[in-house]
Amino acid sequence: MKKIHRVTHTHPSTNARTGILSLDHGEVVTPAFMPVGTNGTVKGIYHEHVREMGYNLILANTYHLYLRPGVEVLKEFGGLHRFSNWNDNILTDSGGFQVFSLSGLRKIREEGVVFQSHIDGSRHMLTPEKVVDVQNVIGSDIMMVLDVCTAPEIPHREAKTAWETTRSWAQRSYDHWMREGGERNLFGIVQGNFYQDLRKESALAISEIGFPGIAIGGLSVGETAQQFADYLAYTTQFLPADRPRYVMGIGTPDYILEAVANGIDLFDCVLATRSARNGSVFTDDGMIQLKKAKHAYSQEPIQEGCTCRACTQYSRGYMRHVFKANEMIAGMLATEHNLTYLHSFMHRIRTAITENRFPEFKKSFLERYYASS
RNA sequence: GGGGAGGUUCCCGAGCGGCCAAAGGGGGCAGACUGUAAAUCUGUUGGUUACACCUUCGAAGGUUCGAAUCCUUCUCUCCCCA
Repeated sequence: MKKIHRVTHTHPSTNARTGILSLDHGEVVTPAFMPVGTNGTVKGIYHEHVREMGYNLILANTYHLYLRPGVEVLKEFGGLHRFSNWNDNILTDSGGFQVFSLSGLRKIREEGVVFQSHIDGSRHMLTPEKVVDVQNVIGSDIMMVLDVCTAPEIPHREAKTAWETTRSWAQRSYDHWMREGGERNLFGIVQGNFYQDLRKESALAISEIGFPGIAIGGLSVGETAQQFADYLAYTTQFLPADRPRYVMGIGTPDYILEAVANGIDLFDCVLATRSARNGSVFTDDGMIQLKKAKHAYSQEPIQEGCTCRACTQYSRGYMRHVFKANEMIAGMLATEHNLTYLHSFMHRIRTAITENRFPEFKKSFLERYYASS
């Protein structure tokens, strides 16, 4: 089994840890947040700015890229790195989440999932093998297996069936990946909904297959924060410590802290970029909505000390103005802010872990973060 | 001075006898967004002792069972010609 993650420090009384993830396009310090660029571009910001902030691992999406521009175009360009001129690492999600979020347009079978394209309605079949093939064409530094993500509060029977499909697909993905040469990395995904027996079984089974990294899926799909924390902690205890752990789909500071406390190394989330476009930005005092009238006369930056353009060059008042005026720059500046904020937040976390004061950092950060809400 | 158009709830603007506390925008307020069908979506926006009542459509009178809607006078705004 490939060993791609080296733990450099573990906090003595929690599971929080720092490490280095070695990938084909460079080393990634962990714990790390990954910006989401579904279509091969992080919405509202230049690749070079994402890179300048310090990010060297972003997400793209197999389902979306498969539908558009399509495998042939990607092949012609020699993969997504060259096509999009992003020369650092790329992790691609498999489309498993789209099985969940576009549930009206799909049918899951043992062999794979039949989708109806959200773009033109055309029908497509995605199988675990095909998804690996597409990701090989994309050239993903980390590929994800096709999985079945489920909503909270479904019956145990349904959750079990979904997990069993996920399990079978995971094995098929792994076998196919190896058969194709086992290039770069393929991560397995733990499912099991919100049932302990299924979560445990899933964590153990996925760990056993031999993936170079393990993801926890099926969280942050509408459950409560408590459920999230409970199931995250419960699941993680069954995962091997020597491999990178990735919690899919989280991205608020409080959720990130919870994940890090449980020894998670990677996470991604659309919230930072989507909310930014909708006018919400991260601060140490919680998220604020820039469009509100109360910011009209504020000459303060969004976040004191932040190094992004919005914070070093403009005020909250101006940011509110450009949002109200519907200027494109508004979403772009806010996107840059949120990504800058999270990058520096991750740096603060890593430092706190290294200096053995992670729990104190977490506590004091959250006190302030929740104080205003 | 002559002719014309008009004053509607925070703003713009529909309504032109009952189904109007009054369409639709904007603005305000509140909320949502977490492996992106999202630079998006939802709710709310006269007052109360609220499934009912009260006050409101420039002002005052009037017609009518009933008026933002019809009539009279007043007032203000805008446009055209002198």
